[in-house]
Amino acid sequence: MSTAQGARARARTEVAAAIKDEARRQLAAEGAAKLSLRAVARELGMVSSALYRYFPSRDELLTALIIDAYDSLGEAAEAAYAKVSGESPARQWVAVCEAVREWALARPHEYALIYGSPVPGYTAPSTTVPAAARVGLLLIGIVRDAYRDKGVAQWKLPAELQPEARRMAEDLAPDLPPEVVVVLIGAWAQLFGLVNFEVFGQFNRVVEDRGTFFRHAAGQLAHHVGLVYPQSGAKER
Amino acid sequence: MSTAQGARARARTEVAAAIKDEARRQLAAEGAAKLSLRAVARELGMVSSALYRYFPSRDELLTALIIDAYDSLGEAAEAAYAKVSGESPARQWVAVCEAVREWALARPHEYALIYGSPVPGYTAPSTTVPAAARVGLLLIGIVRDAYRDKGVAQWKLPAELQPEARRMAEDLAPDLPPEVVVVLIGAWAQLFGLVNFEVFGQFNRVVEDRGTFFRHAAGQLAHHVGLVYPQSGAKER
DNA sequence: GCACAATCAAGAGCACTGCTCTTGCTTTGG
DNA sequence: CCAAAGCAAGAGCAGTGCTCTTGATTGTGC
Repeated sequence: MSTAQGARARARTEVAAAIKDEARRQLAAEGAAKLSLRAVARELGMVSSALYRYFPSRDELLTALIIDAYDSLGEAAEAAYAKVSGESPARQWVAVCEAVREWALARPHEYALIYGSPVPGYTAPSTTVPAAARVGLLLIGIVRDAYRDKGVAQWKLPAELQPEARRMAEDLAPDLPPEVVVVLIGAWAQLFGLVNFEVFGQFNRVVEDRGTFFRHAAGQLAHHVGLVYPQSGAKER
Repeated sequence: MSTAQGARARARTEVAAAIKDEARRQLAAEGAAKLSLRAVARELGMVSSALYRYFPSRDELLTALIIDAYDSLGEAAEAAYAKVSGESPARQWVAVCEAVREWALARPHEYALIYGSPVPGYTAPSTTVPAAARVGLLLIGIVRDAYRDKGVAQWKLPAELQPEARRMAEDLAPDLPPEVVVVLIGAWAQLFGLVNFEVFGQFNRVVEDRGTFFRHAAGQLAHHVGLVYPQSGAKER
């Protein structure tokens, strides 16, 4: 049968998917630290040693979950972008930021897996790099379109930063001026600073209406990278 | 003897300190996840059960380390502030930011303990709150002084954010205008976004000269909260 | 000064973890 | 059709957090 081997392979990927699903369930329920291979196997009605045929170690399972999480976040961000692709760049930017925030708030433990502190002992394998870049590339794309369209506001860079800025621009977006790329990378990191503080509870007893606060902060970031933000307003005094 | 009970108490705090020191050593070496009570006890030449007389659980030990880490970071930030207290507010701001960054880079695992994802299963006990606030209060103080001195630039707030802004200002800094407090809190979170990305490796293969990049980004944050940053330059185009 | 009470270290033990190795059974491909 | 590969299961090892019990040491009120 031509499906013979296919059946094996299919069964294999199905079991692997079931393992990941159950692991994700436990991750959402108890956090990465309490994710137990034995508990996953138990819940799936198999013995723990059988599970090692699908994932060679606990860390490899976690790595698979990390990649999936990056992809899921990337998809959420891209879906949000698709919905507002006709609007102004600043609105696109804010929409993507809000999508990241909402994704993170809905799955704090999965978010912690990718943007919290790196888990157990491991160092992120290079497999995760492409998936991890998706949100960043999306933000770059928004600014690139705006820049191609009618340009963006730019900051002057101090001389000491210019070589590094040129390096970054060459690697990430050769069609954008270094001045823009620098603030873009900064805004990228700062966006996740905002999300981190909210997800990890640092805003408890500090910010109450976190939704509008975040929308405003994301708008400020858009303005900072040079996108014209409606009602952002100039500084006074 | 008057030192009799004192001797007991002193011995107790000494042993507790030794436990924390050894735990910190293992934390720095292997990370929070691999910190083991038994290994700490082993290294200290005692049996694991004896350790439970000093810390009722592993999580309590970690909590103690968290508080110490917050305090250590707070001290580092305040020391950096003290060294530049005569200079401009923007320079003070940047100095404190850089102190935070350097502290974090020197002790990534301790940093992860407080600003990474919350560890194992716990929720941060309220004991940590005062220690956690030190860096934030320091930053607020810098802006407050600048404001009292000659005022700071302010953003206009959208109407929807104004109630929340007033709330935050009332709680955190009644003597500052809500417009300033809002951007201040945002900048606070964004600062740790920058540090997080660097410490946790998100800048690998993206930013090379991270020191000057960070200094510039911190300067931009200072400018954003309204402090006049030397050579920050206005936007073009 | 002494007995009582509190404090402490130590050991044994429980339930759990990640992981390995060996034993058999089923499926697959030549 | 038969050897080879894939797979589940079980036993077992070393390690973990934590509890309970047993003795010894220490500090304090009578």
